[in-house]
Amino acid sequence: MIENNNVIEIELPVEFSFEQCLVYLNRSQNESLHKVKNSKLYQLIQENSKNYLMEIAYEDGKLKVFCLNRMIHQEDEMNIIRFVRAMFDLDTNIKPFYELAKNDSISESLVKQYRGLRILKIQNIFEGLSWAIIGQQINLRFAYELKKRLVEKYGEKIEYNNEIYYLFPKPQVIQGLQVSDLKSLQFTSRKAEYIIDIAKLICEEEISFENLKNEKDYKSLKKRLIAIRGVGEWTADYVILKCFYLNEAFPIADVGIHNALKKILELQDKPSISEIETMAKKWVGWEAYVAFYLWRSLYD
DNA sequence: GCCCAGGCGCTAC
DNA sequence: GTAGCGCATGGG
Repeated sequence: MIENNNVIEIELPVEFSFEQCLVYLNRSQNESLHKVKNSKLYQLIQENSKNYLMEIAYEDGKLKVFCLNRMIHQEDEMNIIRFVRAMFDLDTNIKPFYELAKNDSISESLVKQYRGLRILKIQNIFEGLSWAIIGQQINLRFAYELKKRLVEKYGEKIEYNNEIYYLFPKPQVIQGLQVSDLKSLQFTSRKAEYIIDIAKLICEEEISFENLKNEKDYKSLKKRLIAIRGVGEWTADYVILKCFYLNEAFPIADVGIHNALKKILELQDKPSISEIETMAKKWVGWEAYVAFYLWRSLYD
């Protein structure tokens, strides 16, 4: 049976490499929210309470999005297109970034190696904040393990071809948990408190993604995020980078960034914060992209 | 046992 | 505004 209306084609900008994006998306074998197989991305998304298992492939210069588990409802088609475009940050013109990189050896070499890589976005403020908090001060391997335990225990799921695909847990579910529930997954009590509290704030509409998106200014958005308990400088910048479209966000305290710079510059030790501040003067307006490309450089 | 990992909150100055 | 400290937990 041919189901033409179950395929969506998405036009791409010139500065786009699906391959580079897949390398990043496939960096952990413990990723619980998507799978990469045979150069295709598989991810469950939800629109209007309907779960769509998407297969995203690169074909003939376009992204082809197939829905595997059901027909795409007409009312959801535009939202799915929006979702995919936002996920791959397709609506950001990164030419100015590449122009700027011509005047700086660090970003120049990053752009040369990873041209077409886009910031892979998280379009869910609860997931973004939770993931950042999970990742505070622990190695990434364990962070993925913790996320997986949370997702598998509290996330919605569907089964398709003997594999299970999950959605990130909803704040409505997490807000009702006790700290001990997450401690049993080996969250620290502090992180359990932060995440449960944030779930409550979202349910009470004290935090709203739509509302935060209206903060056009990087500084005011960051200030609002830092007002949330458990969100410091690093987390605020990380979340702005991953969930919003303000490219001056730069989590300068990030250990991954430090290690990437050490590697690229062939340093004996990791660079200091003030040394990085000096480097970052060459990246004004595109710090988030430099950070993302630096993270990518750790996976060669 | 020790140091490190995609830090944060709190206090004291 | 910033320096210092406690916190928790797994990996290497």
